[in-house]
Amino acid sequence: MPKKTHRIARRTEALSRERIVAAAIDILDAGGEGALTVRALAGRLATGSGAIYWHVADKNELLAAAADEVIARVITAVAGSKEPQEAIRAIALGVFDAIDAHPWVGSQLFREPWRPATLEIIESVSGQLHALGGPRAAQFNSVTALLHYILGVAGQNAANARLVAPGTDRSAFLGSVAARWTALDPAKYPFVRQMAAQLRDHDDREQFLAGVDLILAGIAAVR
Amino acid sequence: MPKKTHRIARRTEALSRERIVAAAIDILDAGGEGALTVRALAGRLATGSGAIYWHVADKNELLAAAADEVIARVITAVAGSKEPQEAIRAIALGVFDAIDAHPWVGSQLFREPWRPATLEIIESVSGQLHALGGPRAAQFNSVTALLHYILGVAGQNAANARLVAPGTDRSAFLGSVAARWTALDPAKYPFVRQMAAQLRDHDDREQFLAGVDLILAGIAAVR
DNA sequence: ACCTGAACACCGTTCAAGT
DNA sequence: ACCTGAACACCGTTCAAGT
Repeated sequence: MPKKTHRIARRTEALSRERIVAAAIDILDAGGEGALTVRALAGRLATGSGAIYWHVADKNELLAAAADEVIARVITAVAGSKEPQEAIRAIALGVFDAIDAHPWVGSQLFREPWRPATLEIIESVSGQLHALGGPRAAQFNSVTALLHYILGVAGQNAANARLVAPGTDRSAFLGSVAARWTALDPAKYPFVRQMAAQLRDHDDREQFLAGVDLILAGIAAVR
Repeated sequence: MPKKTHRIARRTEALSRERIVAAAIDILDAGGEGALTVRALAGRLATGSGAIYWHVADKNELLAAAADEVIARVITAVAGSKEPQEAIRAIALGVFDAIDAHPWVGSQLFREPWRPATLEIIESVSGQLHALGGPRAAQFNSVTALLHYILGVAGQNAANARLVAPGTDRSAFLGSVAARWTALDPAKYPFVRQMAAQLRDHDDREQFLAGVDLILAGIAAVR
């Protein structure tokens, strides 16, 4: 039986960084950040916990690599030749949708600004802003403003996803937050109370794009 | 000795939610999020770990209460009668500075959008936007855009604070990130590379305000 | 070179028992 | 009513031992 080891290697494929990251993404998507434990990962890969550490430095690096992977897919997907403003909207929306689908990416984006995930976003946005023209200092301001806005929405979405019970739908969640807002002391929170209805009825994607457009309008105004 | 229990009660003051939250803020400020463990907190308060849970539901609630406290102080501090635009800048800068001083607040702000911390910010900003006038739908867009931008910067600052070794200063950190950016592949990241110098030399507060102004310009433009 | 899995040093939280 | 602290059920990470 000279092919025996060969067969075994085929059945339980050799561990690799790629397989580990892919399994991590699956676990994160299925159960959120809390579900990704080294033991769960090792179990799904049918190996020992220690084996993970041969391919990956620690859990932090694993989380970062998983987020990099998801964002890289987005950026390549939206790459295309459009008008700068439209391209920026597409990039922003791509990131938004990716975080909507994988909320754990939202919390990851904040760590280590030199990671590919953030870098890809900065690079593609600033490429478009460059095409738009204007002085270099203004461009730096514009990229960081857009990036921070996107990150802010990303983080908020990730946090919301952590809060809503897996079964409940988005509008039920918004409805309950709106109800809380309505129940606030009118003397202390008059404006928040007034906004409750809009909170309840708004569409997240539209709202996100409205913010992008607001910033783009600002960029156009100061240019 | 009828006053004995009295004396003891005076020396080791009775536990209370306020004392616990105050001690938590101290620990968080001194050692960051990682330093706040229930055991550390109990130790500092000279009590058992279980005692904490008599006054506070769990660690999450404790973190949230600590953040609420810090933000509430900011909002009351910047309250004053100024021009709306200037007031918004003051509120934003107040939040920015608070998170600069207490980075752990940055990560907390994302959780639970009905918590006082976020509510205070929304209320005060939207009060000023109301004074600025314009249609109600546009005002909702404006508040959320500003809030998400502020949250984005907050989260990024908190993440950076977690990364820099407690001793290193800000400019050394920026220098090292800028060096990484410069070392990137020019074919893959031409624009990021170009921005490295600006990243190195920028001032965080100015940069933050430039973003606020960009959004305010956008708000003025679409009104 | 790569993998195993027990062991280590932690966590947050609970709860019988005390005062 | 409030506090104690041991105990429980977890973590991430390490490392001697195997192949």
